[in-house]
Amino acid sequence: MTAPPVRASIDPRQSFPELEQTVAERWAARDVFQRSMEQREGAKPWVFWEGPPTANGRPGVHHILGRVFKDVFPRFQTMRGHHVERRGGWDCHGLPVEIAVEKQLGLSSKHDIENIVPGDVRASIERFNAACRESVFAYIGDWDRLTRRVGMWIDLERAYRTMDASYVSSIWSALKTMDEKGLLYQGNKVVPFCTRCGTALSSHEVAQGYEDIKDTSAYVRFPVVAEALPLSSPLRKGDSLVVWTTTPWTLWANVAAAVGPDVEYVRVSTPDRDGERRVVVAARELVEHAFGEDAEVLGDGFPGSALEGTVYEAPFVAAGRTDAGYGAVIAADFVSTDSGTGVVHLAPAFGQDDFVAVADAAAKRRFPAGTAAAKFDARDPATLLNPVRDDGTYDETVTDVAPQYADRFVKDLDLDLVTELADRGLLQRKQRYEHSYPHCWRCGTPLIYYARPSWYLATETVRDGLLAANDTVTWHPPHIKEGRFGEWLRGNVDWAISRSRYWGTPLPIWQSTTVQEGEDLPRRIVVGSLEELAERSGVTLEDPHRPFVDDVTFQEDGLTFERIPEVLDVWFDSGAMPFAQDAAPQDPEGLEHYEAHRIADYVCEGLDQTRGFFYSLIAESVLLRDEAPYKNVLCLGLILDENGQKMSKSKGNVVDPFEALDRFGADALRWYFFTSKQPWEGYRYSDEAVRDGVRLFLLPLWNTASFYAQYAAIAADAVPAATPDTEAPAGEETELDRWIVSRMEATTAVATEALDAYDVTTAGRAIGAFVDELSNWYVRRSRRRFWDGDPVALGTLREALVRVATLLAPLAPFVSDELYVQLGGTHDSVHLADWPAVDPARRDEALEADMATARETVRLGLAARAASGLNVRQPLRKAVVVATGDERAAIERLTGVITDELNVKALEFVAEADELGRVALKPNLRSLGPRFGKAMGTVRAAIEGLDGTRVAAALREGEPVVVQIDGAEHELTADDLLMSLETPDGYQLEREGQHAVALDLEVDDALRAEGLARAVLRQVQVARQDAGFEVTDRIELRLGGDAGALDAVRAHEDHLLGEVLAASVAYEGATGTPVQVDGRDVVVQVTRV
RNA sequence: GGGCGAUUAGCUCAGUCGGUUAGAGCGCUUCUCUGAUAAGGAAGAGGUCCCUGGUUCGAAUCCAGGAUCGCCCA
Repeated sequence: MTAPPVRASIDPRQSFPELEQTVAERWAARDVFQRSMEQREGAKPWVFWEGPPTANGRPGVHHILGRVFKDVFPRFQTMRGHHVERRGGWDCHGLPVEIAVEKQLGLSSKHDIENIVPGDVRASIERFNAACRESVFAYIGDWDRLTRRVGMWIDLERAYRTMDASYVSSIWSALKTMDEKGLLYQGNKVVPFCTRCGTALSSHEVAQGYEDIKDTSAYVRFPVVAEALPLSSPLRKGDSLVVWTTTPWTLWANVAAAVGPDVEYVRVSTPDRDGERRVVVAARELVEHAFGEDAEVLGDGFPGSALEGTVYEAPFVAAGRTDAGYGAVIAADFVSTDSGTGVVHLAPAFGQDDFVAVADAAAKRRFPAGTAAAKFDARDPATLLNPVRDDGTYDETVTDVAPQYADRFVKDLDLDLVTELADRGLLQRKQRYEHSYPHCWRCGTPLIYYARPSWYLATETVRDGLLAANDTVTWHPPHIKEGRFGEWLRGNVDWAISRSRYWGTPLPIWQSTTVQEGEDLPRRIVVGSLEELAERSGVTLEDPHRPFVDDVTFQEDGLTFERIPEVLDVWFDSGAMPFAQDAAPQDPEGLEHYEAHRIADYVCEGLDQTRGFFYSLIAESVLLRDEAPYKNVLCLGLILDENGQKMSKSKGNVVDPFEALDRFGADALRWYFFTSKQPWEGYRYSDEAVRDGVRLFLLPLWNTASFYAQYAAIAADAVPAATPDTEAPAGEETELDRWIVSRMEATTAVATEALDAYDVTTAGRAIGAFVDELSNWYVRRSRRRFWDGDPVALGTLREALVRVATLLAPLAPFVSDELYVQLGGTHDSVHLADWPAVDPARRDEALEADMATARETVRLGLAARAASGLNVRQPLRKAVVVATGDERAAIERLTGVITDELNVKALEFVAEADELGRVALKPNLRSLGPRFGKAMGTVRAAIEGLDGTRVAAALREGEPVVVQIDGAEHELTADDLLMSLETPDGYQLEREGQHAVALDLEVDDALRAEGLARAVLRQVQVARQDAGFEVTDRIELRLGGDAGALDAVRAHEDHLLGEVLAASVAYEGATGTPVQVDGRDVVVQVTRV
């Protein structure tokens, strides 16, 4: 038998934040992170990708969540034997950075930015981007500190940066490949646009600028062109369509009207503003809403589809419009009958729905020839009717015919336009309309939706590929796959990748300045790398950003090529990280590495990244190579404060992550995030919840180890020898030893399976439950063996603690490592150890079940104790246990555990419950339900009418039990019945279901004396502790006071002396303050010898 | 307006295949044990399982509709 190797004491009052500091220093000194990867060199890679955070803002508690979930599985998989590279990364570009710099420099528009150096756009952009470059890493110090402090192991020195030239070059290569596949094109996109700032706004910016305003809305008549009506048309000469619009200024761009194909329409005779009756067309269910009760429906209704192809006269016709102002009707599913007239005015330049509907109808050739809409091509900006300049005023195509509208913001012209419509007899009604409308969050100007030329990736054409790729991905939680993400992919539209901004990856598209003869459009060249650009132009760029890249031009085929001004959507940057972090394909070594690691086993980000990182990864992967980029994706939810409020500076409820870390330690926060709930559900963060984790898990674990170290050190005067982590202690094992070992193996199995399935919550909870069993049952019930230095108990406890440390290593890397090292683990760090294999031979599920029964028996016994008023210190002669079959066997097997815990001399069994009370019968619905179905009610009554005690006896004798149900006889087995005890009169017992425990409450003189002696013993122990003695100190004892108490002690003197490590006891001469022992005064005096 | 998710004790959360008296931890009250623990044990109080309808012998669980909250999108 080898003694456990620990001599050092484990400080029971450990500060975890301080401990973590020590552990971190040890990791650095022993180079543990590097070695943990190096020792797996050549093993199967397990690929993790860091979705790059932006370091231009201060990290918050929610970033701890991300950091630790990105850390736990790589640590686990490393222990499992995989080679897990972990490379950090930083997102450098994009609007968040630009906005921070705008604030810092006091700028509020693109105009401002381009005039930092007045009149010199190029120099201004240079200054602006230089400021962005500096701002990108404003908080990188905090980020690095946070990352290390929470124990996230990731290579920050080699972190990729999306603004590096090599990264940009990789992106260029990807775009070139996509262009070669015909997936890159220029088109239009309707965006929320601020005409004052001259910029499009992101949805996030739009969301913060909604205000309630009152607009003038108008019901406008579109007279149909009678000559063009098909014979089958339900319409007549003189009829008009009526549309309702809240933006009359967009009528100048009207090219079509939409109706619902399945909506019922009617012709209506109704007076207009001037009282003249007009025949108009509207959806039947909106007639009263739109025209009031005077409206008279003419004839039968007809479906919207019957109106398709109807040609009408648009109300305003801009100069140069080749169609003479004819619009046409299409059917579209988005037309609703919630408001308006059921006929919707379409201006593709000013509405995304309009744009898509018209583009779609045009592509399907559903517009009559000669209408403007018929020529519309989403990919050709020249075919779009847009008479508004980007400063928000009408251009000359309007002002040539209507000079009164010049130089005014179009949105301010609504009233003038409505007046003109009225003058021309086209206004059916007007109406003030109050609604929520977006404004620029910077300057307050109402936004307009506005078509802008934009570059696209044709992701819609690879939609099937995206869905097929998604099909191979395992999502956590699973509903994301078909739900949020699947829906997003199914509704996928082409990815608009260009931004008219400054600080971003420049789009590598060079266009010819002139159009070659015989061609419609300028030529374009997509440049695939910085090297290629150097070859074409002779210019080698050190910094690929604007404005330097804008300077580069080159000549080819007699044409001059200049770069387009736009930069790339930052999300493309992040989606390019699988290859761009390796500088692939241009760097041969990087390319090789990328090829071997091109599919991630695991990525983990916030739930909001379904439209961000998760999407950009899969889109680029499918566009480039038609495969899924990742196998497992874990989504994280939001962190709210303890009241469920979003954390925000204005509310003052933001939790400082460093403060929380300093107070509780990283492992405490990690434990909270891992075990309190599934991470995608979101958290209500509270200090209290984190503190509970420390109090109920970390401290009990730590103190169990401390307890072990204390007694192991005492026992180590025997033979210290290193025990391998996995070697079971030899010698006489008790049932408790075998039980805790079995539980240990079971816990290992659960943790392994859960972590393999990316479920750290289940793993953590299982480990937590095991520590509770270890501390509150195994140790509690084995204390005497530890006091005695039992090597088997010590060895078993050590093995269990080492196992806990190992299982806990990925979750709580600091505490687990400190425990492991203190317990004398065989490696320099638990993080260099292998994940433990489950040993099925050491599982004993029957024993686990038996122990559960025994604990239940104890629970009932203790309840009986409490009810009886006799405290546990008073020994009792016996406990009478009611149990049968397996339960009885279990209790007999573990009698010692139960008698010790209940402090009774013996357990006695009554053979059957009916000897202690009457048996009540209930039907077992689970077995009878399927058998009797609807007759269950009768069956229940029949069973409850039986004499339970006799039935129990009959079943015991193997006799059949028969019930009469509707005249038929049915035989019941023991499984069909649930038997429980009813408390008999004059008996005190605790029962639950089929168990019961009764205590023999008779206390004779001997038992009373023993109880008294124990009470004195307890006071001696208190005196020892008060005197500050070590648990190994020997003492001399003097007792005085109550004679009865002293007599009781004399009767149990040997026992007492052994328990309190007293060499001798004297019953006189004791000095000191008397203490109360069961109502008697006793004087206790202890002296160290 | 659309999609997705959530709703169980004062709080944080479990709840398996539809099954019997819906559980745990924290907190609270009372009692208790203690050679490790900030711990442990016992009892008590605390529930419209969001609501309504349906399916079923039986619904926290399945279905439909609705409410509230959150996220994403429009």
